[in-house]
Amino acid sequence: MAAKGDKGGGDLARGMDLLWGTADRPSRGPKPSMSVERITGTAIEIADAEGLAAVSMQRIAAAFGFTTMSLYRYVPSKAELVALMIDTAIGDRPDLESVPGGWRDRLADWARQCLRLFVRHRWLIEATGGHRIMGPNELGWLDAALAVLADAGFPPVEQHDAFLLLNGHVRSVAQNMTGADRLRVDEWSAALGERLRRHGDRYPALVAAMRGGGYSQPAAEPLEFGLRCLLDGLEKLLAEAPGTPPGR
Amino acid sequence: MAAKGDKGGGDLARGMDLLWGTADRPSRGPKPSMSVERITGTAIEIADAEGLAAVSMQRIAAAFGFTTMSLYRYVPSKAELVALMIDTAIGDRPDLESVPGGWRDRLADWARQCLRLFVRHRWLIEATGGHRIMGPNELGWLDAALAVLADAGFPPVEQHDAFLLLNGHVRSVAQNMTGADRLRVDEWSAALGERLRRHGDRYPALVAAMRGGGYSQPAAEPLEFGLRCLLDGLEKLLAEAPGTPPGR
DNA sequence: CGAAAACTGTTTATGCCGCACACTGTTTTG
DNA sequence: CAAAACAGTGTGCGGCATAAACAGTTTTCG
Repeated sequence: MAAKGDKGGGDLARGMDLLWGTADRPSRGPKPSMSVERITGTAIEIADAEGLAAVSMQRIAAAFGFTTMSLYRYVPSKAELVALMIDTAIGDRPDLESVPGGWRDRLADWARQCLRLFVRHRWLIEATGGHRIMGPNELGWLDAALAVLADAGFPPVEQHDAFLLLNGHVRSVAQNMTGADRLRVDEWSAALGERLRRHGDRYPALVAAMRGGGYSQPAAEPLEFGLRCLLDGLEKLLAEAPGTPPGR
Repeated sequence: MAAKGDKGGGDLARGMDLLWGTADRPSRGPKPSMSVERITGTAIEIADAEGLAAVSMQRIAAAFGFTTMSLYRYVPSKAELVALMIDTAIGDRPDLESVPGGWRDRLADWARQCLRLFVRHRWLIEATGGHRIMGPNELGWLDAALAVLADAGFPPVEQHDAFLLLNGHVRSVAQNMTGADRLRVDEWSAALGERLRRHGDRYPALVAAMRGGGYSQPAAEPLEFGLRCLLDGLEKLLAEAPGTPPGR
């Protein structure tokens, strides 16, 4: 009943079963040559190497030596496959309990590990745009961060807001980093400089910042800078809160 | 020489000319029935109403009663058209000088206006993912924020970092907001609750936060919350800086 | 034991998409 | 008045996700 019982959900439920591993394997027909895991893994490899746009059903099937349509015996649609790719690439939740220091250090560690993920799988930012239904691993990362925030003494609503803030910052940094090497940095700043030379009077602050060296290096440590600001802000919020003592 | 002289840039240069209005209109042939502006405007209308995915060359041309290929007389590629859509939708830079208060209020105003933009044109977040070559209006918004930051006393490198931080937060909030109505909120939390009921033991902090009401409302004021944290952090940074006096 | 059911992988086809290319017809310039 | 430059069209290519019908294989049940 768990696997097939509630058919009302339709494709939503089927995809969920894949994500959560709730599937009873059939016993009737021939043995499958592939598997959801292997398909997902191959898709991730393609995306890592050539970007998300290179991941097509044909491309994946060709890597196995099968036809395009054979994949649909394992995965209901490409959207579901991408969801599987996401949750697989995200992997197990980070272990923050063993991080030395206070809640700031743990959150910083969460952010750094998250960023590493986005760098290893550059397509993740693109794939996780928008409000999706989260997979088990994604929920794990959320839970890990919420646990730290709760422990620090933030009330539930602020836990939510703070997570969104932290996650947003990491995503933002990742987006800039990964975008920066798809378009060469020097090419980018060359194009910018060219236009500024012609229209510099329209952008005085930008010109001044460039002259001051603000854009010579590709943003020193954007993650750490924002992290510091952000954690400082959260700490101040905590200090000004009425009467919630630090959790433990 | 300005318009066509440097042909080395290829498609990059041609698209730039469109963005910056550097184009000498031809005089030889028949009068064009459409214009880049009208095409861009129609494309934006479609995107506003039906999302970025609904914007296809066929769809746009059909809105004019012309064939698909006719559009390529005005725009070199769809990518360029999207770039035009972006810069047109962004529009003129915000006027922050008339905002009463200090640099915090001005930056907050920048963020709110930026968010309004992302809400009005939901496709903007999707379209502006990645590190692109910025158009004139986009540069204008950047310049406006940098001016405030410079005036507040931040050195160039930190202006850059702070802008990235602020922009990232707005984008993050926008992404969550706009994603939230494409997938109905109640449907989303229903799916989440269903899984938590089954696997709640794996996500103790999430369950606790939900019980505490952290997810009953769809994140009270995510922009303002993060804005406050972020500005507090920046202010602290400024206060701890060695010897830079506040600009004005 | 044999038929039916369940399952795997293939073939074929549909309707999108961006876009290259060759074509016709129009307007201006020399 | 011819040549050049341009506007819009029609055709076609390669790629995409995926629906539907199909053949072959393995298990289950009467």
